Amino acid sequence: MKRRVARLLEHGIAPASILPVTFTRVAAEDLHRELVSMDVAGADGLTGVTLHSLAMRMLMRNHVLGATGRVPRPLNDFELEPLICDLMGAHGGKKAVKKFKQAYEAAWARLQHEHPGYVLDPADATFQHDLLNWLRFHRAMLIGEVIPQLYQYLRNNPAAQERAEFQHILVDEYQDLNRAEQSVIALLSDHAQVCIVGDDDQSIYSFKHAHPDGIRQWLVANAGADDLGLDDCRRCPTRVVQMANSLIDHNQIRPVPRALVPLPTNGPGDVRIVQYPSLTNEVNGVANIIAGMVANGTPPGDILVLAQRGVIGTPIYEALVARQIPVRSYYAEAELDALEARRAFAKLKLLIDRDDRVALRWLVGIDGNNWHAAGYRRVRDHCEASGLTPWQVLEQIAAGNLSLPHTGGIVVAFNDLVAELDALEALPDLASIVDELFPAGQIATRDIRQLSLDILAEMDMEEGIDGEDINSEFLSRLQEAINQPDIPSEIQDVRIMSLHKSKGLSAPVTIIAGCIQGLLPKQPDNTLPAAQQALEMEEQRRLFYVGITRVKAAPNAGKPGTLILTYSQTMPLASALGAGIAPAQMQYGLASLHASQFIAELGPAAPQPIAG
DNA sequence: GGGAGAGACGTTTTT
DNA sequence: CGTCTCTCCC
Repeated sequence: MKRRVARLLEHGIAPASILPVTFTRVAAEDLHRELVSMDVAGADGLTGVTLHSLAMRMLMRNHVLGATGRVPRPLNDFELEPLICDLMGAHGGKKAVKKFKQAYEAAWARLQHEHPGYVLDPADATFQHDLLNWLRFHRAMLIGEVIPQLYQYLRNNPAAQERAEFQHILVDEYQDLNRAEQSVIALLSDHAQVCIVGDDDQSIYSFKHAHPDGIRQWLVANAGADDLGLDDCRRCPTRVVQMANSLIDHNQIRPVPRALVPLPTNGPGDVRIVQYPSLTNEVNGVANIIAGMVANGTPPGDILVLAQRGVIGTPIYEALVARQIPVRSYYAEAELDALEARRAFAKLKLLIDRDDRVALRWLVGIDGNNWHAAGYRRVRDHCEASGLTPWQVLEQIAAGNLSLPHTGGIVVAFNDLVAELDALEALPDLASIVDELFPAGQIATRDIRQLSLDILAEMDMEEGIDGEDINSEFLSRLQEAINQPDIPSEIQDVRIMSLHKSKGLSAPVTIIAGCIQGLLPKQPDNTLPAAQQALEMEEQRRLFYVGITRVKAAPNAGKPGTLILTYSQTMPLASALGAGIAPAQMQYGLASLHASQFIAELGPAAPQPIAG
């Protein structure tokens, strides 16, 4: 992709008419950095984007806003709670609402509406009606709606300028896109030449409704396209390539069975498989291995630790911190885990935009059981009848000019909120607001404070951001940093993350911890039909395949490429149950564990496991 | 309507 | 283990 973009730029194609789409922001930044480093004229004007950020940008345009009638204000995960409570009364409880919502997003991701004979179940239809009313009233959008909204806009407006904006579109990781995403690409490419890159054997996003068949269908729909196979594995040591080939060969349902071709000059690499008596031993063993490597001169940034659950990754992180090895953990959007962080973040949103109805809904509900759903229902009904905003209605109740039953708790919260917002408004600048909302030394807001300070510093360096824009620019950058955390590929720290997050990265030393049956592969969902379970198992195998092929051999630089797979015989039963790990046996608070079946499937090229 | 307490149930991965 | 649901009671 990088070379193709470089060639287009050299031929004088305008950077703005080239769209390189990548799956994650990491990959987008990687591409951008590499193009700049290649010193191609025009590379500066080129922005690699994720499909998601492109969609947000297009939906924000005035003429698009008018056409869709929807506000692209995505809901954070934590902001879904009051939505769920507001809908649970009419739709059979929280679990039912979550299921309905999941089905709604899945239908859009798969574009089920376009399938001939598709009929919407009446219960789903009423739910969708109520959901959309909630979202319209609160001027917001589900994250899962962002791409479908753009899809609808593009499909219904064949003359839209957006459909002819690009001359060249390049898409990475095509197998990880769902139908809606693939269709958006197709609609954007009316006047463009398209190049897609993907690998069936790395499709690991079925829970996001990825549509890997799209690659083969694309070749049929675009007859005459060049189809180039890339079978040489330039990254991995030869022994790892043999193991990966043996592993993936166990997948029966492969449309195009194919083997990676090892590059002999990469050398065999260094592969170890280690079993420990307990999770504690495994954690310490991994930490000691890393400490030994760092002491012998391996840069910490060369080491990548993959673990599919926080209960395994986090203790390794802490063990490394204790050994004073620079390390970063990339589990979930941790900045907003703590209630105090959510509260402060919601206040910031409301401070910057008093019309942010979602933030207001959240803040007035937070103290109540079920988010004061009953009282809020009355506030909203009154808004809809009178045409007033929620803020105005709450002001009237607070002033005693209006009385609605069951709104006592809401009004108490509203009065507190008004006082706090007034106090924040009186502060001289953003830096003091950040200081007040995320105070120094408060554990719950430590991460979001750091993120905010970094963004403030970054904005100070730039010119041309002034006046009223500062606040909203700050908020949108903070929001983006929380939603899509940076995972830089060049870094000074040991990186610890899930296997999904490791996609697109590579490292001279890769360690996969917790290779146990019941976690990797996870326990199949036995309520599903057998065929479905088989598909799940194959995806788990692809996940492990992605993991082991992160190892990078650079024998000339003294880095042979090291892969270490570890697992343990036992772990505390509570940790296992809490993390959804199905133990082989359980007794006296201890879960007995077995080695992942994938270890044996690595075949004869894999070394014998050793005891650690 | 909403609080307290008992029992059932699901647990992850990402934009 | 934490969250959700159900029941009982005010």
